[in-house]
Amino acid sequence: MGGTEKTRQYIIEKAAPIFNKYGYEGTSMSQLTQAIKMTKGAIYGNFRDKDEIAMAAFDYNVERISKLIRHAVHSKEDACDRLVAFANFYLDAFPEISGQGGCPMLNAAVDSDNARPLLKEKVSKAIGYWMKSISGIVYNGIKSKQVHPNVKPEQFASVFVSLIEGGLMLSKVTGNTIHLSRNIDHIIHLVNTELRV
Amino acid sequence: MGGTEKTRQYIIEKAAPIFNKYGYEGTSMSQLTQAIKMTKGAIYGNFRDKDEIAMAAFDYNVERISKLIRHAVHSKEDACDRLVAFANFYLDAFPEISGQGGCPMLNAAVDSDNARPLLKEKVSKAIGYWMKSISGIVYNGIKSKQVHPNVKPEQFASVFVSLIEGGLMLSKVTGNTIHLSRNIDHIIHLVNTELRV
DNA sequence: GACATGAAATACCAATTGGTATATGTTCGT
DNA sequence: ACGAACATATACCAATTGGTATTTCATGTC
Repeated sequence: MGGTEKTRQYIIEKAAPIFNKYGYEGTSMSQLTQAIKMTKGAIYGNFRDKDEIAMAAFDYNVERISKLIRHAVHSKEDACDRLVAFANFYLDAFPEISGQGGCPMLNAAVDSDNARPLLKEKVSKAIGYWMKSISGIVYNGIKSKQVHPNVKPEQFASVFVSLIEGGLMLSKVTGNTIHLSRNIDHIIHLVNTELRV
Repeated sequence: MGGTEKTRQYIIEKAAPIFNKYGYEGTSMSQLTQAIKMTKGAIYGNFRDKDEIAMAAFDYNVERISKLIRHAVHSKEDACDRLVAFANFYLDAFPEISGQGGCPMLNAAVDSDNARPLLKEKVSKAIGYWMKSISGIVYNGIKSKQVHPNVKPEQFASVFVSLIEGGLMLSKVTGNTIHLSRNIDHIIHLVNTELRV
């Protein structure tokens, strides 16, 4: 595939925010044709079925946000600073994330459940990867004596991710950033009182 | 309405878990008729449209879980014990909640966003009520000298709710209760180290 | 026992769903 | 300049969508 790969990518870019906003069932093929400004022939020429577009859209959404996070995190050296930067990223990015329909991870997790096992598996993997990147920072922090050695990295990762996702959900549905803000304050509090040596 | 009210309630009971599992768009009227074992005439005789059933189903799901929580919480007297019982309830109830399609609050929050403003408003109110019941316990705890006076009830409520919802989501999508379990450990840790006098 | 009431069943609707078969361009290497 | 390969568009499909108009039927009342 030469020139096709470009169209395929173009279709994904246009479809991704729609799937994220309206969910799998809430997104129709004709809705996609309008956004893409191409016909169904173009879509079905590049994708087997609706599922394949939804999966590609999910990957795209996750990769997009991951790139931004990596950038924010890599600007710091110290492990604790990295975790704080990670958390603060979500506060800064909240307006954009919210405008794009919310966190793709959370959306897909809820949307895929009970009906889309393939997507669910994908979400599970993506979350596992995400949690590993958090616990990895903590592990490295312990190794380099920046984090207390008795901190449990996986435990921290669960709490960290939940506070972010929960805060995003609460702030999105109530239209008030205060919940996310409070959760990030708590994360910073945790980092400063229980992680940092 | 005499005999009708009973059918209306019956329809809601049958429809509620389906909406919770498959979401608004993922639930079709004919799917409902099969579960209810009645025809569309019966449904549309008791509800204006699909929206009205979805809203009633949401209320039913929330009320159902609220009743269980009230029971668990009221078995304790001390404010801190109540919060721990509140959190532990979700660990005990996880299999059932998971089997019913997940937490109705989280599901509806994600599902309603960007397309169902009326339901979104309902979810927002329900979450506000929930948060108030948490912060209310903390307030009472402060008043009765069971909780440190410098604890901020609303801050705690945000963290509490997020850890529960985030934990439920992570455990449901990965099929592993460890995440929820870790989060509840963290809540208990918080209660014992920062709240309890 | 005729009649009114109203809940539930039947039959139907236009519109839309995801998906496909085919036609039409367009871009290549030769 | 030709033809093959490919990308996109058109036209169409059966099935299903949410919703409605009408009919059936049980019930209680006089």
